[in-house]
Amino acid sequence: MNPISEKFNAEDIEKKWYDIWMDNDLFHSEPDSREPYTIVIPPPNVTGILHMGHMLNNTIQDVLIRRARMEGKNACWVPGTDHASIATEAKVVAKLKEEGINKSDLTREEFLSHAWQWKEKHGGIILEQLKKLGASCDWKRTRFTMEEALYESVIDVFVDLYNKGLIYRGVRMVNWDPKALTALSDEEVIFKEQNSKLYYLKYKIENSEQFICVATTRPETIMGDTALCVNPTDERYTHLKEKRVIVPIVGRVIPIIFDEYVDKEFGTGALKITPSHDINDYNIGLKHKLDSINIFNDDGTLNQNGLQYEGLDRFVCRKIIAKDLENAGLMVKTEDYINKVGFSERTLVAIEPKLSLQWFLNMKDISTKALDVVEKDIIKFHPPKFKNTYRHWMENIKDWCISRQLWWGQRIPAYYLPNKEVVVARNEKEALEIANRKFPEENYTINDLKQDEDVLDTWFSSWLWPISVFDGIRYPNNEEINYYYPTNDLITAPEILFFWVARMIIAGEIYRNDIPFRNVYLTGIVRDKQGRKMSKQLGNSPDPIKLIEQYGADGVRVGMLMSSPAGNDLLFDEAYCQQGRNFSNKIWNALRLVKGFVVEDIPQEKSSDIAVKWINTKINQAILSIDEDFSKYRLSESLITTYKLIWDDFCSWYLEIIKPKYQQPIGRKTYNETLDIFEKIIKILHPYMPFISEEIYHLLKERANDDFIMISPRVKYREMDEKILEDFSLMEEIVSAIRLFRNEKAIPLKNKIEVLIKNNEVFNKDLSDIIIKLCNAEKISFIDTAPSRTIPIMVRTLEMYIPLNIAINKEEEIKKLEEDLKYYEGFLTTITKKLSNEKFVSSAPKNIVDNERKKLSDTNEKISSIKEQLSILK
RNA sequence: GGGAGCAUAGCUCAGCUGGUUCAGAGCAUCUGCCUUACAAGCAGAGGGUCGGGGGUUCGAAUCCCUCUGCUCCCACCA
Repeated sequence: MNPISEKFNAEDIEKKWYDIWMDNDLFHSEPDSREPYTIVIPPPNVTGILHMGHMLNNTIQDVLIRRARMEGKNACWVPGTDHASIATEAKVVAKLKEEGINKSDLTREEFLSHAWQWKEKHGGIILEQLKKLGASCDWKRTRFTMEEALYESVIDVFVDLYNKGLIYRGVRMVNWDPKALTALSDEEVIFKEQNSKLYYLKYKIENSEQFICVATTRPETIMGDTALCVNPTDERYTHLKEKRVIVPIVGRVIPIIFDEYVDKEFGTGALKITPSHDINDYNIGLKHKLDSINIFNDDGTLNQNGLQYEGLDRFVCRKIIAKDLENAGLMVKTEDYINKVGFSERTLVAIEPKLSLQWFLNMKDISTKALDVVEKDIIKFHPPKFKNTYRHWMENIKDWCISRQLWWGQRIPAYYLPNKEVVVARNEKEALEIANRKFPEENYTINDLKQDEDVLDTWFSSWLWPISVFDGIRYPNNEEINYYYPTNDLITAPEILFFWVARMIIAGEIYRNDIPFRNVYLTGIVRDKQGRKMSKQLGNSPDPIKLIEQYGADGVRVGMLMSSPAGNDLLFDEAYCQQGRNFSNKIWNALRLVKGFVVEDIPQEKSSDIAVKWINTKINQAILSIDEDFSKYRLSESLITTYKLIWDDFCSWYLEIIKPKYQQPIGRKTYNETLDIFEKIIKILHPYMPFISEEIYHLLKERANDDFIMISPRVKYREMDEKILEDFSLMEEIVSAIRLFRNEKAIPLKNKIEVLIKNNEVFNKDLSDIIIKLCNAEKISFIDTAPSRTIPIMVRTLEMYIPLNIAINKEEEIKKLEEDLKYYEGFLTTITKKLSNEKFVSSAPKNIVDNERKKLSDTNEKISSIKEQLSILK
């Protein structure tokens, strides 16, 4: 009776072991004397649900952390979530809307209480999903970027940077949604191609009867014009230096300025400048010190600067003003024109660029070292190509706009006094103290302070994550931060290299004077089979939880890893998961075979003995290759090595050799060795497939319930001496001989045949079992001289012969040999040619030439052997 | 417009500073097998002028130039 169940039930086993691991506190880490190995999770959006990108990313992190744990390091994977102000606020607003509540009807406090309720309800989902994947995060350390301690850290940092003079207020063009009456981030703006018109307007030159013609898509903004701009190299306009023009309809006189920005080819080569309503115009305005006239109200209607058009909607105004210009004879023509216009993702109205006061962080002064550590490979990028991207960005770094016109987030700790002065402090109390110190005569009270309405960009809390999860901002010298920081590996997507990775490096320099992590592993984007990015809109993303139910967590993990070399996009196909599941099944069946053996105290067969030595060497070699792969973060390749070790070497060769004949017992020594070998390979497997490996670990040797593979020491590579290698190559010879034997198509495998082996000191009767089993031979006869009328199989020292009388297809055999002969003769000419080339012999290194000479003699030998075989056959 | 990268078997990719571990792996395909762990399996096979062209070299998938096709990031289109 086989004690192992016929089917591998992934779901039950996964749940069982995850619970037991948790109950035994195996994921938890505390500082101790061991070397730490730390990963901080890229915190997913608190209201998000698991998608394929998370699956890939977290599988990789779990593999790394589990491997480190087995290496005996103090492995700590800190999980947590990000408050994601824009995304979460949008979700809360939408949910309130469903209930008939408008955000604008609520106070800030009321809204935040709704947001927190939402967070409590949906916040944990994604972390629960990670558990299903097998993620061995230290859940006791779960952090949230809006929790009190992290909130305070953010505020501390803001105050600190402000006091250092790095944070300032400045004017910036924001994406204004005239319907929602809020600013939007760039991510919330959808650019769409729009059929619009290009209007050619005539501006009269002051004190002249001449006009200059300007092309614009927005004639309604002429009320905001403060200059007309042409390219200084544009010969059509050089005579207009120092001249001024009259804005049509408005009648205001504005200067003509010259700037390289203007494209001579576009329109008429003349551009009207409206600094209040276009970012480029704004920049030109700054450069040339132009006035700025705002002509819009917040809702997109024209204000008093819109003159007679005041109160009209911007698009209504455009039509009317176009007509008026035409009537006044100031419109030369209109052309159809396709341009890109930004729309609000939420309200679908066209975005209005609007100037507003925002908070900025000066990045130039604090980023030099952050570039340096990457350039010098103190922080390594995998794959390294992202260094270029990083360098380019760092060298052109711009100040960071850190304020957002939202409520869900860390509120900017800036307080405005009645006299318009601003005070930045950690809280109202401190702000008041500062205010009264600065203006002692005023005697301000709390009520005189008006806190800034805006919150900070979500990245302004994320950039502190590797420090703040260990409370290293508030307590820079605490035991935890000193122990766990810098972390080891960061696994994230290249899209957020600048938003997040670069800024963490900068924050690390400022607040720890150290790098935040040593390696950055950049994963690819998970795409569907057609290469499209997976997205909710397309509905092309499979539900990861359903995949886990279908293929098992181990299967899905294998599926993700198999096809995701670092930095390459992964075209996701469920077939990968299926491959993973099949692999689970294969391993499970290997266990069933082994546990089904009848064990008796009989002497070990020589064939088993050599197989044990062989597989141990194979394992050792695999470890070497896997270690190498890990050092280069080539997880995918390391898994394939493991896969081949288990499926091919262990199952197809080793188990087939040691497997006793039907209903025969196995020797105790071989059995025990097999258990040890099995245990070794599942230890290698554990980081990739934690559940099945833990289950087998316990079933193999009836391990106690407090003995776990996940905290067992990893199998290490051992140097191999000559004796080991000798045994190994002997077995390798047998393997090649068997392969060659099986290649002989003429012999149907079903027919039992006799195999002849030439006796020598190595190949004796002890090894005949292997050949009998794996060649499905009837019997083996040892002979002293090579017989005629046989098909020889020669592998170095092993000479094996298949009697010709059972070779059914003689013609095919001859044909094959003749093809071989042709190939080798061709090969021979190539080598001969090469060796007779004097330049080759004189300039190529000696070992290469020697090798060619060796090839020459080997090939000659091969050819004569084939010829001999042919003559026998014929 | 600025920057980065890719092109090798039907698919996804390895192939380091040029030379037998140089044309490889996994999957897929095809051919035999229900062989007593596993048909989610076993055994075997086929398949590529390494995107096109040119150059350097005794020798190029590998280095250089060029063309073509694709991808990503940033900025922007009056």
